[in-house]
Amino acid sequence: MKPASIRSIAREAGLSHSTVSLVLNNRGDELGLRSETQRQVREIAKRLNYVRNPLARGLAGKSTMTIGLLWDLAGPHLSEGMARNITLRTQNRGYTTYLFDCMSDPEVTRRQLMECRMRGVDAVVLRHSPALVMDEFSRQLKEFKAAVVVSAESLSLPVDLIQHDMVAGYVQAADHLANAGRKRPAILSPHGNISKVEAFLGHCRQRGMSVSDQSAINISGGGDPWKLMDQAIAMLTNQFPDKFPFDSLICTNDEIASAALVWLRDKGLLTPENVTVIGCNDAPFCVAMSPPLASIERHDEKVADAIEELIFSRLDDSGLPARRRIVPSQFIWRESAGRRCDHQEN
Amino acid sequence: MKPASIRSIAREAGLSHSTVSLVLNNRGDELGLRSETQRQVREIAKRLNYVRNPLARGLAGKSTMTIGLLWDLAGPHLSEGMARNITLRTQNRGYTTYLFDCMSDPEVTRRQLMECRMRGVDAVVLRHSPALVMDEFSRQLKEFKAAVVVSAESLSLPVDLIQHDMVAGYVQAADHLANAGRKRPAILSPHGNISKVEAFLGHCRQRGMSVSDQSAINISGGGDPWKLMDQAIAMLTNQFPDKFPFDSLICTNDEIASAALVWLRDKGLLTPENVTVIGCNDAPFCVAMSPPLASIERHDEKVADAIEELIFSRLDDSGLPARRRIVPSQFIWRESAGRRCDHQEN
DNA sequence: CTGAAAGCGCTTACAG
DNA sequence: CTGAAAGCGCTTACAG
Repeated sequence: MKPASIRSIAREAGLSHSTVSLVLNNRGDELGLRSETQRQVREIAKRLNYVRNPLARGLAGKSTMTIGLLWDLAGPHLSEGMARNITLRTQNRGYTTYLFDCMSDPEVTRRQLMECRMRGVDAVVLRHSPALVMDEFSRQLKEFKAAVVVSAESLSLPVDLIQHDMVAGYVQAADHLANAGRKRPAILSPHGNISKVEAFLGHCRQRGMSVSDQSAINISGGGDPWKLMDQAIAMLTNQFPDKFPFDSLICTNDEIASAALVWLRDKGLLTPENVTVIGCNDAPFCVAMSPPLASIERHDEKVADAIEELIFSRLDDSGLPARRRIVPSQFIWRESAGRRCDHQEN
Repeated sequence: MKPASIRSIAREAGLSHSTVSLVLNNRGDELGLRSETQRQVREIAKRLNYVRNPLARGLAGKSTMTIGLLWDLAGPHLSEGMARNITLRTQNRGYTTYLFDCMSDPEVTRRQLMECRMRGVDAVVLRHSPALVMDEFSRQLKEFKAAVVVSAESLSLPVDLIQHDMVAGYVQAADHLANAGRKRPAILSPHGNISKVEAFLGHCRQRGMSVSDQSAINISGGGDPWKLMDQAIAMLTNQFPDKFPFDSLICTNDEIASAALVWLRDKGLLTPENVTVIGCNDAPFCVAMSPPLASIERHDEKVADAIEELIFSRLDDSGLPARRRIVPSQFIWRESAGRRCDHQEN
């Protein structure tokens, strides 16, 4: 059976379909339509289970009530929860979400933004990654009523921006290690995490620790945690066949850190006594490692909150200036990080 | 700037817009349009970066090139990877994905299916959960050109169905435990996993193990792994203040299992010597636990493959009968499960 | 071989 | 206060 249309309501009510449309868009009072007429229209609409056709509405130039989410779903930033966090928030407001895996590919991203445009999407959320030259995209983004870019770095763009500052937690971790008297830090990360690596090692150096070229241990491979763990082990084994010259190791995700924990143990090194280990993302399993794995909490829900706020405030008021929100990550101490210093709190 | 339309192409080519539409829908040859005309239309379309408006196309009754994905994104079935697995597969075929969090709520699900209908979605994928009475939905599902239901149980429905058989792995696990000489199994799970609990304990009993009412340990709480871990610990502590009367414990996810591992250790019990532990979902961190955590692999990519196959084959040929695919889970042996028996292979 | 016309369901000036 | 008309971009009989 065909869904009810504005015409079927009009027929039932003995009105023209334009009157029905006006009422259903809450413009009845503004145009001074009799309140009895309005009540009746709404009642019939409800009785007929009327839902307006978003395709037709969009074609007529009005909102399609949709949000486009462009994210590198396999990315190193554990996008997992994000799709849910955002979908839930937007669907609570009556919007529907398009999910795109932009794969950090500029060409794919461009095409998907065009797709969003053609589909009359009200707002887009775009996860930035270094591969995307944003200047080029900001023009495209401005075609939407609202657009939010989520980035790890501090970009300067004429659109609403959320800086998901992962570096913050690494700096806190470096501070902790300095306070705990560690001297020789290393960081184990997949290629392409330059900003974290530099921030961490830079801060370690600043705090008087001994940092060398060797301190940055790179592993290759994409977002697949299984592969990353294998390659982390392989890299460590290959690079440090005899002595492991560091007293602290931080890893850019918890899986890699857990693999490192095993590797160190097999090598006869104690954590945290000989080498402290810190992960990143604060996955639930951290507390169950032996020893419990210190980590860096991303605060993804805060990012989702900020996305929601930025998008819907702008859909409400298109005159707002470009805004910026910062969501810092946070070091979470656990035993694997070594002695806890008194002035630390989480 | 406005995107190119079929009219702008027609103007450029000196044709009527209907001719352009025909060519662009590859009906040129069928209608015997001059090939030179066709070539020219396509060339202009490309030059103008023409992308057809899916809203208009949908309104005119043709495919909108969209797929609706309804899933309980917080659900106990670790939906995380699924959204990506499916999005990637559909977008490779030129389709765009709507993501809905149906929250296992019948009312929400019903509304979202209606939403899909209004949006002219070509196909829907619906994750079944016990709260959804499917008979009621199968009518709604038949309104779509293609619909796939993914369920843990074996449903009988007149639509394409994927049975993601999680029980299979539990049965294999029970077999393993029997072969390893274990006598007193327990299963730790959130409420609502009755089918797994019954299948596991039933099979244990069949294999001669000693199963009592106590063997099923229930914990409350939703899909949040943090809370589940806390509650698992609380429940174990509360229920077994003195002696833990089992020699094997299987858990319905790896996080719970990792918490149990810690609880047992704190209690002075050795894994696997005193109590074997088995998780579920085969998360990457399993290999890094001490001892390495046996688990049950879900084979989510196989589910995604089956979804892709079922949907697109039906969009190609609507005459196909209702089909059924089974994707069984699989027990993955690791040390926490105790002695490995010779005839086992993974 | 090609174009004029109607229609998909909705919105919004505009005319009464 | 309310209706007839045009338009959003596309598709498809139908008439030449």
